[in-house]
Amino acid sequence: MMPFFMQVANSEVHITFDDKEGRDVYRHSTSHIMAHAVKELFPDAKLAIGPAIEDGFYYDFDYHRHFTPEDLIMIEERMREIIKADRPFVRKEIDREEAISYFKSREEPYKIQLIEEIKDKSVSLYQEGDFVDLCLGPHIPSTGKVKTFKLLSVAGAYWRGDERNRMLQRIYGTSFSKEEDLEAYLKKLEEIKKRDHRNIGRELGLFSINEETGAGLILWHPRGALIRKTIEDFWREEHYRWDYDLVYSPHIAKLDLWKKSGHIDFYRENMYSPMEIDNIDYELKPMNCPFHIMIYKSEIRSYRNLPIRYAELGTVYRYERSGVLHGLLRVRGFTQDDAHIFCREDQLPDEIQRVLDFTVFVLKTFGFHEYDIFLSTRPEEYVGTLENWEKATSALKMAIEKKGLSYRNDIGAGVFYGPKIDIKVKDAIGRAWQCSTIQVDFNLPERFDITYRGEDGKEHQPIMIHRALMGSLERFFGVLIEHYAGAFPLWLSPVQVRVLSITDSQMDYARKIKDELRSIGIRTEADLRNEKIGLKIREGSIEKIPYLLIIGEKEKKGNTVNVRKRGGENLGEMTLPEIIERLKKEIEEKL
RNA sequence: GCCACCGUAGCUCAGCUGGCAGAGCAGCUGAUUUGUAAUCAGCGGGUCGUGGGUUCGAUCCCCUCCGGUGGCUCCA
Repeated sequence: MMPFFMQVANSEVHITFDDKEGRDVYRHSTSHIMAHAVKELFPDAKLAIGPAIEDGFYYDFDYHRHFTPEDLIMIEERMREIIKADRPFVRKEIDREEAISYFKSREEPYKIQLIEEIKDKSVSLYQEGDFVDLCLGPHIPSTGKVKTFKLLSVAGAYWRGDERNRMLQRIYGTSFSKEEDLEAYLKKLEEIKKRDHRNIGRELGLFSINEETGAGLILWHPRGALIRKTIEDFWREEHYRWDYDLVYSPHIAKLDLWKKSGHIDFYRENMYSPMEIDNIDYELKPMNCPFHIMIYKSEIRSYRNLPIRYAELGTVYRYERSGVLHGLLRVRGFTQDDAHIFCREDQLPDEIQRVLDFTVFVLKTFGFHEYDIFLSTRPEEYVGTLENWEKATSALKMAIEKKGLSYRNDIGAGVFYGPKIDIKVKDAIGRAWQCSTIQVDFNLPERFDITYRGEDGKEHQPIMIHRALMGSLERFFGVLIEHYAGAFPLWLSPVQVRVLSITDSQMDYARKIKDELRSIGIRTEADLRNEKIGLKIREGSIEKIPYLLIIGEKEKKGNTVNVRKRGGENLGEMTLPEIIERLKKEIEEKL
């Protein structure tokens, strides 16, 4: 086929791979090269779109059969040829109609659809060799500039991201300006695999999901349960300290309650079918809020009582489509570390500030020091007055700014009932996970007609804040596992200390050490098996136990223990009081 | 839910075009009494995810369902 354009682009803007714009251009160009290769190998494949993404790029194709891993290898080979040819990327502005007829001749229906939605008179095309694509650009000067790339996977994706549309095939890949950067990236993917909470969870005996029990339902094994208990204890203590009242509520409630709350109208697709009890329909709860509201409504409230803060580790059940379930991170039954704050309008800014302070305190305790914060503003469909939205949004904004945190606006992403702050924590290898959320609610106080008696003797409506610090215990636990790669800090470790005997003759002494540590609440086990010390250390290390206390004849005689920390650091001989002091301090400081 | 791939022992995985199901680790038994990441030997263990179909014969081919993985959409 003849080249469509013959001219070289006018000017070049200097960009490098080091800044995001440069990287995106580079990878976007790589995606063009991939599409070119695909069209050469599979001329009937129809082009959709192919942008740069966070760590690479993709391109969507419509093709009558699916692409196989072998196809990807062939595509990579062809791409290398295109790169080697080092052909320039050429930009050309052409008339919209002309572009449509061009893509008609090329039989590219998706491109035509895209152009039809562009209102401008002309559109830009980019050409490289005989491959022409509708594209805003910019691009790298020529194909040869791509130094290294790799195609990673192929997956289904709906045209325009709408599930009513046809499903296309998306090929994912990435490219870098240096070979070693690609290798580092692939290494990071390996690291992510190694940290996968589903594997670590099984290896360390933390939790399981059983096909016979049901998808998305978590079984907490003893060690996982111990970690959960530690988290819960911490959570309850801190909530007490931060002036919350702890409450409990049932797992089911009458369907009518959910009608009144609006969940049946707005949340039905996430709720399970009702169950009938004495001719009345009941629903498994997807949220805790209506219960807390009923507690609020159980007596007359005065402005003097506010704010009222009800907190509950509330277990909820939500229907999630089968394809989205994922280990602990996306499940069908989970426990939210939920709270609802009822306050006066004038208290709103302070309350939000307090919640944010509390959130950051809790996240820091679990080793999360960096966050991506999003302020979600009013969506198109909403309840409440514009004035209230304005007040609530600025209260949220003020709280973040006062705390000196940076954030991004997520315009129109608020819930219909109010604006919110979402916090994503960054884990040890820089990945962001959505956990905390702080939401203002104008809807439920209205629907349930909750009030307080004001200073003026009149009835007023309180404002309600929903908040979760960890989000859900399941997801948070999953994130923690990946964050620590299973090597939990001492205070969270299910087994904090293991005493290892070298031979049978230290059995009694080893037992005594274990019992003494246990008696002061340090989670301790003893490995008294008739095995070599090397094996016991190996197993203790694999189980990621923070402290191994090794006991042989020398220690027994000297009334000491030999301390080996997780990771292999040898602290040598210590007396029992010495090691206890060290352990206590480390647990206390939650390091 | 949708697209693709996958499901063999507790775990990780072999099993060529259909012909009696394998390894390593783990487990159990015995020997060994051991000094900072694997002592040696022996033994047991699978309706090959489920149900159906094709076939003389199915772990292998076809269909259904269940479960998982990577994405899409959605989300704590």
